[in-house]
Formats: sequence, structure tokens, C-alpha cells
Amino acid sequence: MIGLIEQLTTYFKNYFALSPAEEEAFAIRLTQKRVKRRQFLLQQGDVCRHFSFVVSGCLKMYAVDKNGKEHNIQFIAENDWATDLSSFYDEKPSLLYIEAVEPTEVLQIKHQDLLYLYSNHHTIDHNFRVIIEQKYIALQNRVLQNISLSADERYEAFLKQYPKLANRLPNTQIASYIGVTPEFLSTIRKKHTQQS
Amino acid sequence: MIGLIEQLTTYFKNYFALSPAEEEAFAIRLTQKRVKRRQFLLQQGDVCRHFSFVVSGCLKMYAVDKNGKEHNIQFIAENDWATDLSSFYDEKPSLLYIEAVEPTEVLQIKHQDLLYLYSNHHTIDHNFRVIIEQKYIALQNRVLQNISLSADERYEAFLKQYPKLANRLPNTQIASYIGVTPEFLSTIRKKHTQQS
DNA sequence: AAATACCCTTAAGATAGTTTAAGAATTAGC
DNA sequence: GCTAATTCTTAAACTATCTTAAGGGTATTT
Repeated sequence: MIGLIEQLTTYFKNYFALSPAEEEAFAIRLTQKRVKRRQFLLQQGDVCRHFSFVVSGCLKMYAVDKNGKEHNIQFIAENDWATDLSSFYDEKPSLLYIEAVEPTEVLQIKHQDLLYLYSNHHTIDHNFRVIIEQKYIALQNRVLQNISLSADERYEAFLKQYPKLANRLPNTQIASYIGVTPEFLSTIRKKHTQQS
Repeated sequence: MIGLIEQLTTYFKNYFALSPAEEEAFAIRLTQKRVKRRQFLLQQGDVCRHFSFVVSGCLKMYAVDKNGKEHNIQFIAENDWATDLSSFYDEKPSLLYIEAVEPTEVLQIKHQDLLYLYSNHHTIDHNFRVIIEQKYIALQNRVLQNISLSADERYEAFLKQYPKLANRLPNTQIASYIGVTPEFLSTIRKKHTQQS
């Protein structure tokens, strides 16, 4: 447990470092959770009650459309945060799923605990603003790629942006992320290997 | 000028209301700018030096691809914020353009002034966290739409989400936003009017 | 180690979206 | 109000992506 929290503390040093008191205030509000492959952290219809820091492993966040197809909105791997912001802050049922694609360890903080920390520790509020801004920038790049690139180019962009994940995820999951069928991703990959 | 700032003050009441001192601290750091149709607030290669609040009118943010085509990442209308976060915080050249699609009035705050306010006024920092979180949620919905909906459905989603903008923008701009050619949007619209 | 579930590839036919080009309609700027 | 510029529509040919189906390959579970 100590090791996991140290990883989060180290992570926060990339932002405004927390004071020892702030670290302590954060740490005592964390709970650890171990999630097996295919186990859910959040299911459609439930309220997302936690902000989760991924220590190891990998999660996927996805929506299911009216035809029952899954569409991966994001992958969340080590040193990243998973939550459905909309459900978390408004405490309303989520439209999304968060599921482990690998055995995953997370540290979780509850809604009211995080709000308490926001109110009482400017640095924590500040850091989460910066974190969400960085995630916003990444998401905006993804929107741009979606509206301007072909499937082929989106696959290349994914490989460049997540070189580690590419080896860890089945292609079906990557296909769902870039917005094509697995069959079409297969033909894209074929072309790639023939060229290089 | 007073009227414009009042609009921003009213806007902030949707969040944690600023104290009179904070309102004042914010107001004295704002400059007003009037932008004509087709005038740029930001051009590719320039550093984005301001966070801009749109009082009236409408801006578009877009990228230009290697073939010279423009791709609209977002529209920014009344009571919304325009900036290239990535360029603004890292003070590096932007890859994007921000251009007025209507005559537009904005209130601008500079990088170092906003950082000063963040450091000295927790409420302001807090409010910008909440604002960016809301924009993050909207952007995430858009990503989901991009990977799961047909062009037809994306157009309907745009109409539902921005009913006011739909009448104010030329279809070429909407086509660029949803990621199709204007010609194809034209056939989509034809089908729509025939059905209803 | 066998059984099962999942994943990857291939290919043919179908659909969605693009390109090009040209004329008609609308809008912006003076 | 006129003029020029921009925007909108249509259609045909083309390209990208999807669907379906089937067989073989890899993991996971028993």
C-alpha cells in the first residue's frame, strides 16, 4: 500500500509538489483496489463515485451504442486518472463503462473527499486543473485527428502516441478506439507490413 | 466596457461567485478587443498569449492539414472561452488558427496575469478547473460521436447541441466541424428535408 | 492437455463518403 | 441597391470503409 501511494506522490511532483500535510491529507482518503481483467470499475447506469489513479495495468472507458457495439473513448494506463467526470460531479447515472483490459491496481478517492481537499488545499485544486487541462489538450488532438485523418493515418497516430499500449492491447480494442471495424484494421495492418 | 465586464461577472456567478475584490482583480487585467469577420485572434506559428472570453459574436478554431484544408475543431460563441491551451501555457508556437466568423467582441487576459490570479485567488483557480472540466466533458462526447456515429447522425447531433449556431454558420463551416465535405453535407440536408 | 473463448486474417459484395465540375442562389461589402 | 464573393446544390465516377462469412490461430480456463 505504501509503495502505491509513493507512486502517486512522485506523480504529483510533476505538478506543484504537495506539502507533507497535503500528502497526508490525500493519502488517508485513498483506498486501494485490485481489478481483474474484464472486471468493471464502472457500469452504465451506476453513479461514478470515485476518481481513480491507475498504479499499474490498463483500463478502457467505452460506450455501447444502440446496436450493442462497444466504442472505446479512452485507455487509462499507469499514472493516469480514470473517472466519468460528468457522472462523478453531478452524481448522476453514467452512460459509460470502465473495465480492466489487464489486471490493474488503482487508488481511489471518493467524491466528497476530493471536494473537501479542493476546498481546503489550493495546491490540490490547482494540480487537478492542470491535469485536466493536459487531458483536454490530448482530447482536442484526438478530435482533430478524427475529423481530418483517414483510418490509416489514425492508426499510425495511435501507434506514435501510445507505443507501449500498442503491444499490450488486442487489435479489436485499438480498432474500437480509432473508430473502424477490426476487419478493416486488419487490412490496414497488412498494407503497413507490406510497405515496410 | 463596463457592460462587457458585467457579462463576465454574471457568467462567473454560474460557478463560485467571485468576491468584489476578486472581481476587481480580474477586471483590471482585462482588455477589450473587437474582431471583424475573418480577422484572426491567433495564427499558426504565433504563441497564443491570451485567454479570451467571447462577449458577443462567434469564433472558430481550426487546423490546416497538409493539403491546405481547414478542419474546425470548435466554435466559440457568447459566454465561452477561446484559447489554444497548449500554446498558452507552454508559450510555444501554436498549430492552430482562431478566426472570427462574425463580428466578435472579446475580453482578454494575458498569460502572466492569469497565472498571478491563479496563485493569489483560489476561487479563480477553482472556477477555471470547473470550466475546463465542463469543456472536457463536451469534448469527450464529441470524440464518442466521431467514432460511433455516421455523418448523418453527427449532423443531427450538432443541430441538437448548437441550435443557435446552426442558423448563424454557413454549412461549409459545419461540414468542416463534423468532418465531411460540404457536398456530402448538402446531400444529408436534402434527405432531412425530404423526410420531414 | 483439452476445451473453450477470443482474436486475426481474407475476400467478395454493399454502402458511405469524396472528388470534380458546373450552374444557381445567397450574402457581404461598398 | 449593386457588385463581387461566397455558398449551396446536383450528379457521376471514384475510393474508403463496412458487412458478412468462413477458416485458422492464440490465449485462458478447466
